[in-house]
Amino acid sequence: MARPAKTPRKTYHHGDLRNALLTAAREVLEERGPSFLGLREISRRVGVSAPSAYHHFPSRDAIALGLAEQGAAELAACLAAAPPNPGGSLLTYGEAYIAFVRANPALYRLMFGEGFPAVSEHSAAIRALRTRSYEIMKASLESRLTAAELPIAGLFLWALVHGLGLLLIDRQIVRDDDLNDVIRRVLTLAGTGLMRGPGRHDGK
Amino acid sequence: MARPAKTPRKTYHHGDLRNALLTAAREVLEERGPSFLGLREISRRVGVSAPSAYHHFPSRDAIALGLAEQGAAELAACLAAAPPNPGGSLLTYGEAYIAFVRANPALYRLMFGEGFPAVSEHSAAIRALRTRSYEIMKASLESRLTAAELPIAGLFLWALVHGLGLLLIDRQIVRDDDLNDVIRRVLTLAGTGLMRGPGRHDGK
DNA sequence: GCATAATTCTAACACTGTAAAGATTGAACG
DNA sequence: CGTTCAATCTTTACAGTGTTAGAATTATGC
Repeated sequence: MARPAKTPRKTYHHGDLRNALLTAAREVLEERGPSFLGLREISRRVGVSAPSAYHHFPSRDAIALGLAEQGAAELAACLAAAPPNPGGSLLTYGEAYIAFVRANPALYRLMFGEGFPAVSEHSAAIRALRTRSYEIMKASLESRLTAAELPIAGLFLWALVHGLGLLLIDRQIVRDDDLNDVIRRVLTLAGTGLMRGPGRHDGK
Repeated sequence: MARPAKTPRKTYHHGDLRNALLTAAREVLEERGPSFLGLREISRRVGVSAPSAYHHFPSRDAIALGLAEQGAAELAACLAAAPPNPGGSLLTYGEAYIAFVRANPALYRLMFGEGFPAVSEHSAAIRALRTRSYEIMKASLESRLTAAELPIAGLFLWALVHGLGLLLIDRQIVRDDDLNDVIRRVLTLAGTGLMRGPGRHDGK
């Protein structure tokens, strides 16, 4: 039985079907998980037949790709809006990054190609979007590192928050303490490495 | 033994269909990617009808879960077999971890639930398997950290190699340098953090 | 008002995972 | 040895998917 849309529309033409499909897709993604993100399920929510989506997206994976773009933009916006804290910018940006991952777990995994070949195929476009977060975090380190050290340090920070966020949403981190405390301590530990700079560790 | 996939088999009973399905599934996974990991494609390779798999696995996702278990065991074995290098154990284990990820990209993503609900559903079992790698890496830090610092430091290392490995197989790290050099420098940078210990006076 | 283009629809195709029930076999027991 | 039994593999079938083709409907420009 097809569950009708919330409000059956009056006009034959929907008017803004593309965005309606995207928001419905996002609802499905967060509520029921990525395996339920089907074209028929999405269009059923909008109150529209499945093939009608093909006038706005070339395939189902393209909808997922649209969601991924949306997520990448939001993540970059979250980081850009993080309160500038010159003393502990690493902690600030790291916490903001991980907060986004925890708030949008399914979307974040979608951004990195989970289950949707198109996301990793057209990666040329989406890689650039994902990189924006890296750029922002890297820029936050400019004040205390040399230009030569910056790329590796930024990559270090990105890999850390990427892995930590994914381990968190996979419930792979189980501790009695508050998880926020764990995050803060891991980021602080990383900070002690960045403070010294990425030079070789001499056997001093 | 695994009967050759292409040659039609002599006996009506296969003999070792369960393992044959697993190895065929692994081939499909690495050759064509996770989206091609279908029950019919797997059984076609083995030379068997699709429903015959249901005598050895309760569902298609169960096959994927079997692959994930296999991968987790192999990763732990890789780490356990890493050459013990007391001076730079962090670099040794980190490189071994990332080498496994790069050698089995699709399998590694499968281990962390990509596209297969069952992997994240029965996570109680698979979480323990994934944790074994963390335990091994954590143990490698015992010599230079206190017991209190160990969990956070191990988590820090795990998150770092997890994120770094995933960024690598997502081709998200593009640099002119040799990638192995990038990995080594990131891990060295992490090492300078661990040398100091998490937040307090110098360890050692 | 009318032609035309842009939407949405229904019908249908090839494919998937899975269930049910029949065919084939190896093994246990007389 | 033959018979029986349980295990295994098979065909058949069903509901569901993404997608295509073409017909129906509506909005738009003259």
